[in-house]
Amino acid sequence: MARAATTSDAFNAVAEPRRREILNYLALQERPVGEIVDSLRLAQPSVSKHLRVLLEVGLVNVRRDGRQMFYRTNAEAIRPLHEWTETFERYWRHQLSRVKERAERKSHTSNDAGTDFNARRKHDFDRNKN
Amino acid sequence: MARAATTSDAFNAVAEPRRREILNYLALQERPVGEIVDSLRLAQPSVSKHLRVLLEVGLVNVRRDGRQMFYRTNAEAIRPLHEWTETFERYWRHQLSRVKERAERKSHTSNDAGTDFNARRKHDFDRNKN
DNA sequence: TTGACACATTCTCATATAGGAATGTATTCT
DNA sequence: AGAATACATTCCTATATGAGAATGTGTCAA
Repeated sequence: MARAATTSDAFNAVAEPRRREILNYLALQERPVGEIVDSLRLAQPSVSKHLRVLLEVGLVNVRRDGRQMFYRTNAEAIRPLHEWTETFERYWRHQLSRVKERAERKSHTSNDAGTDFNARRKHDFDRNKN
Repeated sequence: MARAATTSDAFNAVAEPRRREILNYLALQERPVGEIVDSLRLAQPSVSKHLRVLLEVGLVNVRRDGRQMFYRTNAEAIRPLHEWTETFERYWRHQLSRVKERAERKSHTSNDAGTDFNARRKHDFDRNKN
């Protein structure tokens, strides 16, 4: 199987940086496509395609007025993402204090090489990311 | 250009449903790969590959103990997502009341067909999603 | 040293982009 | 009607999956 469609849900739709920019831009007030193109400096077909994706997953609404299409962010559709991330809030609050503790211990004790696997992996990634 | 790599940032990494499940599972406590495989009913290579992606973007940490690799969610890396979605919280609070108002007006006035573009688009999507 | 165990990586393949260019379509204006 | 305007869609292509199968690698036990 390949990667899930960008239109499969809000998580996939929002993975694209430009779509997030568009959502930010359309949160305050509705805007015609042309203004999005000008403000975000994107090609018109590109914007139309991104809007199509956002529309399919319900992240934006449209309204036609003459030749213009006014799009607007439907914040409600972002709630699921917010709620999913929210379940981790209590964890990073806990981890924060733990990280601080570890940092203090490190500055007082000798290094304990062998247990810290992350540093090594992190390095390998950077090596592959030329 | 193709879609951005899943390893490009937390947004892309989290777009995959199984990876979200894994993060949920590893939030409470660290677990060896084998337990993830058993609990989430996924193939072992699949889990290893997902963990690799999560590790690259810093969403999990690893620790080796003998032959086992203990993974754990690094909640801190989810914060950016939380903060991005958070900026929309005030909007859905406002929209909530507005939607209610509209619903009430609709039940009192005659239908204003022509302005509601969303319904039509929504229908077209469903037609294409067979 | 050999075998078993726990994971990680590689290979193949079907599929889905995202951008750029070109073209299609709906609406308004003259 | 014909032209212009504002968007949407299609075509093309390079690229990146995610799943399944097979294989590689590091560690411990006998």
